[in-house]
Amino acid sequence: MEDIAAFGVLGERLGLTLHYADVRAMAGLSMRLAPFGVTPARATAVVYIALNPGCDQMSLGRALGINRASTVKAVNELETLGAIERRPGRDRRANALHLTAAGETLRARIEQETLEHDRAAFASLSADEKAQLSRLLSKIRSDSAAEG
Amino acid sequence: MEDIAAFGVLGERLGLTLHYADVRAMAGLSMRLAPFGVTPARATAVVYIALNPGCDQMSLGRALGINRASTVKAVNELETLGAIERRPGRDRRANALHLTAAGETLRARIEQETLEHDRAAFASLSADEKAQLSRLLSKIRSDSAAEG
DNA sequence: TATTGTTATACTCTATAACTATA
DNA sequence: TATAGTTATAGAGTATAACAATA
Repeated sequence: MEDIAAFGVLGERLGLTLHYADVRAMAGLSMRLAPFGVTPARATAVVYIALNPGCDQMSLGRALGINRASTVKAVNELETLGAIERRPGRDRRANALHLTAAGETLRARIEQETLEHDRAAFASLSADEKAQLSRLLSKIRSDSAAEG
Repeated sequence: MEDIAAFGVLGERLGLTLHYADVRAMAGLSMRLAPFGVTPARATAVVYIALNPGCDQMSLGRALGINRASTVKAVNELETLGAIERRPGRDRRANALHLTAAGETLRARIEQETLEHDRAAFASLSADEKAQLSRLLSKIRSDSAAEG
């Protein structure tokens, strides 16, 4: 990727700056997680299930911002990987998602890699700057939901 | 997408906050650009070609951070859309990319929509905060290139 | 009727590998 | 040998639509 200045007027837009920062960060995280057989999207699912054991696929999908069909695919992949399992849910329609023992190990690695990645990716920022960035990003996030 | 707090330890990571802020912003921009037949990625290509008339596909791909094959696909799509054309380049291997008249009109709309989107998406930030965010994001960007 | 999950299908964006032509 | 572009193929991630089972 060339310098953002290559995009002239667009380069002055926060949106493009935000996007390219994210693309780079995600590429770095992808590489870190690859040895464990998961992408950042799947890793996030693992963490969600770990924190919400027994959750159904609808709530996982809602958390990830994806629909039912995409959630099925994500769950299938993690099941094939041996990280999670579908157990009988609160009624006969729903599955209860749980981590397996291997999934627990995976989660620990995911959290470690994610932490290390965060440290490396944002190493150029001071603690104050990180706090500022976090605050500013959260402010955007809570708003853009209202956007049409 | 649920609150980022749903991801526990991960929710404290800047990377996830950054990513979700970007996902939301890009979704909003996608919707704005859809009526014009372009995605944010294609729109960025249009702007690059407008600023670098006669550029070849390699330099466009470098600017977008994608490889040769993906660049061919992007250029094909924009050509089919009637926004750009391939002309003979600096030697018989290279194409010179140029906007058509329709492409110029498209570019004007892209810049307008992108500007409006930026205003809407970052409306909750003051001018000072926007400047801060831009500075912080640029700081990350210039570093994460060195990341493995 | 509404909800949960599934399947089939398709679309976007990306990549790798093998190829042509030109330099 | 190296560069520019192309094509074929594949993979990740998403979506819509139609369906079954259950509530």
